[in-house]
Amino acid sequence: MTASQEMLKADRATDDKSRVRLWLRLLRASRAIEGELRERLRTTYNVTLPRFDVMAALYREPEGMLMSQLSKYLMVSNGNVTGLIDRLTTDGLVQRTLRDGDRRTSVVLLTKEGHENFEQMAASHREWINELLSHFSPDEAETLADTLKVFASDWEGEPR
Amino acid sequence: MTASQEMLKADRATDDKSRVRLWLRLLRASRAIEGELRERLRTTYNVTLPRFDVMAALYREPEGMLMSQLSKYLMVSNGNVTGLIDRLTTDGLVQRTLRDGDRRTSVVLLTKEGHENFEQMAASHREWINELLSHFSPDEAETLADTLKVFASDWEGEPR
DNA sequence: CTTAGATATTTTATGTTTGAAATAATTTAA
DNA sequence: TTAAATTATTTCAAACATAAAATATCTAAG
Repeated sequence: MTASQEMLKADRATDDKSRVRLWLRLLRASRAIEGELRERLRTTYNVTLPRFDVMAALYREPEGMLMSQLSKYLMVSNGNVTGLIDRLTTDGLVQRTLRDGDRRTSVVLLTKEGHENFEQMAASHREWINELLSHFSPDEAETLADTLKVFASDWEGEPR
Repeated sequence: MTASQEMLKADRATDDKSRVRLWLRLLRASRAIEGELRERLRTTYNVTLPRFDVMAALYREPEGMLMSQLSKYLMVSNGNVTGLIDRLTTDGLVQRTLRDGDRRTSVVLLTKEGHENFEQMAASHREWINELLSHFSPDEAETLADTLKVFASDWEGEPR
């Protein structure tokens, strides 16, 4: 075996460990935070995390979003979105409208109630995140966020 | 308002944005990776991600784990573990044993089939992670993993 | 115009997940 | 020892999630 081959093998081995470790840490961190936010949303506002996520997405888009846009943005399946929107509609927080001449699509947007409802929850949500991520200084947070940006640019669009 | 009060307010506002942004990036990154791993496990080995996670946990503990240990380690609810272990048991990949004098507990461990089965999947899994995280050099990965360590030490044990 | 293909959404079947309540077994304290 | 509290797990109902198939609509080639 040549020196460069040994080098390659050693590098690969190092990669293996450090990247796998990174992934496990990333997963643990996000599960821990997600679990805590889920719990607080439930006890404080009696809302589930997926519902909050949908409302957050719609809040950013006053014109509304297509089902397929929601699905891609939230990275969940199409059928999943249908069920979530059904339930949110039943509860009067969201509504489907037909706006284009395209009868295949339905534009989803927050109702007035949903809008007001969300603004309250969003304020708490923001505070909780600051609390839960208080280990990171603003600078650290900024740097870390930039580091994780690669995923957004890289795969975000890829179909599932 | 005093200068220091203004300062505080400005700092808080910065925190707000950077930490929330960090959380959203963290969440997107882990969802993207998780989704890709889920897909590959399904198409390649016809196994779901939660099942893989359970088997990975058990693989690390040849002596087996209690249901409650699994629940805490994987950060999922108790009832969830019961269902997963039920199905894995049906498929012959996992078995429950009664080992202590405590008849409340059941020690879960991989069967021989489950063990062999997992080793194959784990190798692919490791490769996939290296591919998906190839944007990070080993050093970057190491550093990032250390940065995210705080969560492990901080909350990991907290009850849900 | 008609139909083949593409697109958007819903439906279906199965599996995962949660939180709460129920069950069962152990431990502690009176 | 016995009752109360604690611990470990399971059961349950509802919500969430996925992938694949079905439905409905639109677009475009001929």
